[in-house]
Amino acid sequence: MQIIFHIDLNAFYASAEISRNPNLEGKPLVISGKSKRSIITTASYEARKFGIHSAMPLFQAYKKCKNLIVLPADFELYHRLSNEFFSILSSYSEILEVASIDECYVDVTKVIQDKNYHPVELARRIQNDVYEQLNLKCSIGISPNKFLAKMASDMKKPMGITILTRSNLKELMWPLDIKNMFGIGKKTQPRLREVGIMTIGDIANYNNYNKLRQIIGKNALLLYRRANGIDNRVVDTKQNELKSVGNSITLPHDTLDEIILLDTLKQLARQVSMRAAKRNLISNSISITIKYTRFESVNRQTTINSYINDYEYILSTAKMLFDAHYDGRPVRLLGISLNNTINKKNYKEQLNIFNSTNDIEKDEDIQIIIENINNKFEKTIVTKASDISKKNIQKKYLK
DNA sequence: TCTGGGGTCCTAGGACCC
DNA sequence: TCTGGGGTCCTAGGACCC
Repeated sequence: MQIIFHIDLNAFYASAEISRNPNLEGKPLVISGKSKRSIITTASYEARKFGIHSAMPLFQAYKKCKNLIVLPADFELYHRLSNEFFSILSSYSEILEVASIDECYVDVTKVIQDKNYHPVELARRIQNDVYEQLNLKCSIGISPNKFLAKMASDMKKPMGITILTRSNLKELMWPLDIKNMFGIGKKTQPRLREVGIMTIGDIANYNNYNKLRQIIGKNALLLYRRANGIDNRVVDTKQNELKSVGNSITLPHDTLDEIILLDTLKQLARQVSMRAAKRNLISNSISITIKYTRFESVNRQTTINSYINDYEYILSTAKMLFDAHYDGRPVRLLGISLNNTINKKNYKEQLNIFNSTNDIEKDEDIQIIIENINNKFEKTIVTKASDISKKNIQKKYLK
């Protein structure tokens, strides 16, 4: 049988700040932007005592705690600590799958066999190592599969260790409310409650399966199996390459100002280009997001014939998409993403898949880049953009 | 004064090819 | 007379997670 750890850094961003500046220890602290529209990214445990939690608007948090300390996110620090965290863990087992900046799955089956550790003993060693080297606390879930490990690491925080297996999941997991089940979010919860599915045990109960199937569809089987402790996914080290790189900005005020919109696109293109280049990633698919209100947004995407990450190309493509699809209303948020990213070093392999006609198309792309540098690209874009608009209008009205 | 920003995965429909 | 079926790629939207 496999032994999987799910390891999660507790209140990571806030803890990282405390680790850097111990004077913050024991103080109500949040990581957040400082504009009227900002929301809390992470709250320290002290701040949580005031009822402050992540995703809460900053103005509400201030109401709950007058002397709240607000720090901006320092992603350089977090990424550095995150990398060190993963590197400590991989000294125990190379079979490590990064799930997010502050959590991962580790397959420790072999270490436990080889060193004859009890799983809890290994977990303690890892926790102590991370705490001594980084001054960060983590929680560990110990289970025979990824789903149970993930559920387990959530049960005791901070510095918790929880064993969750098919023999104790009835006591530990089934009584929990469905909101605690990984994979069931805000939209699905009320729909399940309506038909009387209130706990994870209810999801695991075969008598409810038809109701579950009606609400969730194809995914019902997956959730039913997981609620029963069955999950065959392996810890996959290949998952660790980023598949997209994007940035977005919520503007301080909704705006129609073309200069602000263009400047924002430029800023986003620069950020995306720099971040992709830093990670050596290139992409053949660029998308933009335009948000008009909190609830209304559109995404538009286009695939190009070469893999790139340069500022000029990203900006021109984003502008082309914007011009083609912007409907003239005040804009709340703009975003640019590179999708389908691959590492530059794998580009050659990718090229081998291309057939010969694509090489010609690639040349056309290079031509377009040159035109763009000569500032002729805007013209090309306008034509292309209006073509797209026409197509869309036709799609809309000819049906 | 009034809810962010970074991601992943899945589904469904249309276009296109054979 | 009257329009397949399977596979793949692309796009858009939605749900979810941290």
